[in-house]
Amino acid sequence: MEDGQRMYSQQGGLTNMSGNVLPQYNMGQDEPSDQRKQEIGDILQQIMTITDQSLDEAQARKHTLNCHRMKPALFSVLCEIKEKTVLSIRNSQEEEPPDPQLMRLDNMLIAEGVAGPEKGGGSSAAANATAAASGGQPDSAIEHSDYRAKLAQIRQIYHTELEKYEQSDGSEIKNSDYEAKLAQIRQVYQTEYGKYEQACNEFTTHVVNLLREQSRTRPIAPKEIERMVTIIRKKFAAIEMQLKQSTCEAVMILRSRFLDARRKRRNFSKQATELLNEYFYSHLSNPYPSEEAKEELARKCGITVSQVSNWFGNKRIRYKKNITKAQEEANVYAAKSAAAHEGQGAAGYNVGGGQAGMYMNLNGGDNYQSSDNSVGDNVQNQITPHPRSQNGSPHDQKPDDSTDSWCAGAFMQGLDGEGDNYDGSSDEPGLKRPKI
DNA sequence: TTCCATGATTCTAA
DNA sequence: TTAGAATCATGGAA
Repeated sequence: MEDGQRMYSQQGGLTNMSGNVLPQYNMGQDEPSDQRKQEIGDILQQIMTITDQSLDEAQARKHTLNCHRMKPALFSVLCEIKEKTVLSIRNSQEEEPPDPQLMRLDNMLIAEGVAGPEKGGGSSAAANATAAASGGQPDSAIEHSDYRAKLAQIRQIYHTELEKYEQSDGSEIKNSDYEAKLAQIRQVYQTEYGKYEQACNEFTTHVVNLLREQSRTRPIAPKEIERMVTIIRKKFAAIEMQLKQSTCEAVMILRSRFLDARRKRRNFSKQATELLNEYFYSHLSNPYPSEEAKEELARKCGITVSQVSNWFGNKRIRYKKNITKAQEEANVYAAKSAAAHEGQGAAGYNVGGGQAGMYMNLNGGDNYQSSDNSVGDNVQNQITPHPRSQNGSPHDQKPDDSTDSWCAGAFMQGLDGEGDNYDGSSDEPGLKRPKI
């Protein structure tokens, strides 16, 4: 106050809010105290009457004040005083490092593909968030009804989706579903984030303009406006944080459900298992379906190509491990196929729509009665490893009916006395070795 | 509740 | 990248 007092005393009187020239107020010690009290009382009295004045009168006095020759100097001093007192205290509180929580959320959203760098992470978002709503109302930004409604909407969407999956008895979430849901999250997030940024910018602009306007009638330094923008930005950061938290939560729930669904085993339908087994046993000497055959099987079975691959992988290894049981199963499928194609000669099951299966020509099909173990005897002792284990990488292998029999070369020869279906020259996709 | 069958996952080798 | 092998985890029958 010392500087301010000096200004007053040196310039000799100001126009008060009522337009009257105020008596020179001198803090000097040479005036009688009664006189000073009287002058102060006059000033206060005039200030108190301001509220009773009309707008026109106030406007007129505002204009008078703005034009007063001492105004710039007075405001400068007052701004300086504010800077040294209140603002310096705030300043120490504002220089904080970036919020680590917000950074983690940003990282996750970027990693999940919900928020790209172009959308701005925490830092850029904060920079863009030249602020918004609360404007001095403690934490009221979070209470902004529109944003709360939108955040609730995000939650609602995914709770609804979760209920759907639960009601569908845990049916699997396919990759396409996951991606679609993730895209939906991204869309909602980006929409809301855009609105958030817009609101921040609009509100900040509004506040800045307001402060600039007010700076004509009260001492507001540019630095103070900057600080106000920072404060507003912080208030809006709470909204940003909540939006990102909700989005992360939705992504985590979706991912969790997706992984659970993948992990959860579901038996294939009986029909699907039948189709796979038929293919397997009809291509027993080379049970490596091509990509085309896998796709065809997947389509027919209502499963994915990966599941077909898994199935054949498991089937091959388990066939070898328990050849006796597998052989019995082979007999069953052979008998089925024989019955299905009775009177048509050799016509094994073939998903790829190509050549006939191998076991139809053996002894006229008589050997495939379940009581007949002749086939089993053939199978049991003639398992050969996959050519890769004999000759190196399967990448170099070509199907070979005599030396490249997958598991039971002699058995297959016996089954398919007229030549096999596994000739590398075959054009049938289902009979080729899998693409390596 | 136990046991087996089976789909899925992971690791290694080629 | 694929197959083999081992293993995990779950469904379903007994």
